[in-house]
Amino acid sequence: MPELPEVEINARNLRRWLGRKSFTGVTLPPSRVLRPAASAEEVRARLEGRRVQGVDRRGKWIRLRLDSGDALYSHLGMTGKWVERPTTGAPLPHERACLTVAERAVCYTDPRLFGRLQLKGRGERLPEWEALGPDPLTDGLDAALIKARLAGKRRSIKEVLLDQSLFAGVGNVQGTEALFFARIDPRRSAASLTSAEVERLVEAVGQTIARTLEKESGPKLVYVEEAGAPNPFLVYGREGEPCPRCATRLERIVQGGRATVFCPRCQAAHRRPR
DNA sequence: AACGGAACCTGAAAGC
DNA sequence: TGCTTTCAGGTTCCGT
Repeated sequence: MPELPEVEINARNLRRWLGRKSFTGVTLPPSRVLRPAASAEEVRARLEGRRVQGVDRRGKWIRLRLDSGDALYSHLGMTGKWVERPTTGAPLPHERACLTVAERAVCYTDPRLFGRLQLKGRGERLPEWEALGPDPLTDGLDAALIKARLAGKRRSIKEVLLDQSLFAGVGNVQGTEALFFARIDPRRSAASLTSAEVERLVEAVGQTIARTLEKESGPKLVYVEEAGAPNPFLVYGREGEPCPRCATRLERIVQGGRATVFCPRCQAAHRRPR
């Protein structure tokens, strides 16, 4: 599902498809994706004829800056995706928005409707965007700063990794993989990590994101976790399989309602808190 | 304030 | 085979 790497691929595609072109048509079928829902006709009117000046990404959010000064924010939720198709073609399943440029339609599809589209005017802010912490890919993570912000957090490091105000763009998959790379027990309290461990974790977050992005990069957007595709991850979704490092059987636990897979040996908490 | 859990959704996969 | 149940995660909301 869309975490930082997938959102980044979506943003790159949007840049490629929409850059310097004007919207000749805008379709916004009613759905809860558009917020607020009642604004559909106004949003359509404000988008029509506009040109995209830039596509930004922070964490799991995408922002299309328009020549009018407006900005269209897009969050992909669990199943959102921007795709391109000919304007003459049939609508794709679960199409929630379509931006037409020349002979192509750039459409947002989202079966489960967890995603979101929101238009903001010049000078208006989206609180969720403002609340995002540093983005591991574009800003990089400062280990000392992270260490300070983990102090006093009693929740597990796995749960805290999903906090977008601390690690913008990290989701369940990247968080799970990063902890494996860093050899940290996901059950450890966030505050208990040593400076060396936070440094390893910061490094690992960068590594797993870069690694996933590499697999997805190419002419086509490939969601690496798509159904039917082979699992590209080292531990995520591999409970019961041997650890790729030490062959110990990988375990699955639930933290904050989310599954975590880890190696009970490589990620053992033998290095006690301090 | 911080935490846990439910809710929001649908499709794929697993279970029976 | 085909029906039923479970699971999947990002975010928000609500109760403790």
